Amino acid sequence: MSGPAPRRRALPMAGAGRPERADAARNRRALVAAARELLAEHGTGGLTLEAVAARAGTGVGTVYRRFGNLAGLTHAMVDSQEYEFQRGFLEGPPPLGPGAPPLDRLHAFADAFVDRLEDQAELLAVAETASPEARYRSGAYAAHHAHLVSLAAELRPDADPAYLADALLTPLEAALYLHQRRVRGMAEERIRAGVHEVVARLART
Amino acid sequence: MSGPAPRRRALPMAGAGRPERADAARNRRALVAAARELLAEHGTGGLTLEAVAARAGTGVGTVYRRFGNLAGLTHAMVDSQEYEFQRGFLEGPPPLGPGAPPLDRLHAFADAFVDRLEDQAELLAVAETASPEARYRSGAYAAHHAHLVSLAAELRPDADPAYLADALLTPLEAALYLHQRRVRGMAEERIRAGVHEVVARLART
DNA sequence: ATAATAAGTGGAATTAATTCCACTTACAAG
DNA sequence: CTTGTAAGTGGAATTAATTCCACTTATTAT
Repeated sequence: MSGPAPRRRALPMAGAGRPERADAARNRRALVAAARELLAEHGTGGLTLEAVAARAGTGVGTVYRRFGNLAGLTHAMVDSQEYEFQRGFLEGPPPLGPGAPPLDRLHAFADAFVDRLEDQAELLAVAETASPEARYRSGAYAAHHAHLVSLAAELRPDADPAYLADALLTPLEAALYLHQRRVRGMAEERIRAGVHEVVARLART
Repeated sequence: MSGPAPRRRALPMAGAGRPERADAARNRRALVAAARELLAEHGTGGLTLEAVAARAGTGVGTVYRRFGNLAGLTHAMVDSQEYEFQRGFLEGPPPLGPGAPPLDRLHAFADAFVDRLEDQAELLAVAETASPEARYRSGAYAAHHAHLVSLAAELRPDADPAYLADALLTPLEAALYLHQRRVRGMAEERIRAGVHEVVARLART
């Protein structure tokens, strides 16, 4: 039900199965590049799989073999940022990375997340809503959730860390961010303040 | 960009424009009934607009004139429950309706919401993810948000009530509920407890 | 080198959403 | 009643996602 080939997925499962064939890797890069160009030129509306395939000089079948579906392609498009983000909280410098007190790490996580939203909310929204379960089944969500579970367990061992992690992640949905920015007209800093407030209250010991 | 005809929308804007023509109203009912049957018989996968139209004995064009798109149809399918829910918090008996202290009303709202999710998460998930903005642009979300803004403003006049209302609503997403129930295997009562915990912490004075 | 084979490929076929529009009908005014 | 007309209708046409499969190719072992 997901991408069938072994790719350089974000951190979680790094060097799994045997490497991709050289032509396949080339096509993967060409497809992601084509998708980025189309997005830049025509917005999310211009991002059709046929157009992506045509621009990359492959058939649509190749898009599906590489990415499984539109959700897979959009995830690949945000993958390098996602990779950096995950490195940041898994092994980067504090306060985002290990070493700082858990509450500081939580706030740093929220800040970094809002930065990303401000930068790529549009694309993230496409990735998260490509199918009803796209967001929650993604490797990215799993990684963020696992990270927050571990911080939550340190801060509030009494509470339900799995639920708490979902509750912290959920207001960071890209579609909501877009709605707050564009429809409600909320400024980035107002949303950021709200996120910190939620973090502070949910994490308070 | 939304349904073009004047229907008995949930509470917000009750008896707007001139009434629907009799044949149109008949088709609306037939279509919603057909959609409910198809959902019951074949699950969300069997819910195609062509099948709905065929079962109701109309053309697909009629589905579009009546509901605008799949999101509109699914919203209509949950509309009677939504109507009751809105009556409940707008004018029903306390603690859900007016009369009880705001914090009690908030908890009652959360409880009623979880009841609904347990009952119709599948259909609500289809409605909420029919398009990337489906959830936040829906009249239902607007009504829930407005209600929570007013409670939040009473409880925490210092805070940002609009943000707070989003933060309270967001963990009640149907797709998340389904994920927690089915993938994480969380029991209904565990989720309910988590929701109350979030409400308590975000609303605490 | 060569052959065996697992991996990869392109594009036609299928399925569904959504748009369009020429035709029909309900219904209110005269 | 008749009639004007705004509203409604059905289905063909368009557009896109997704599946399928006969064919090609990179890689590995000999």
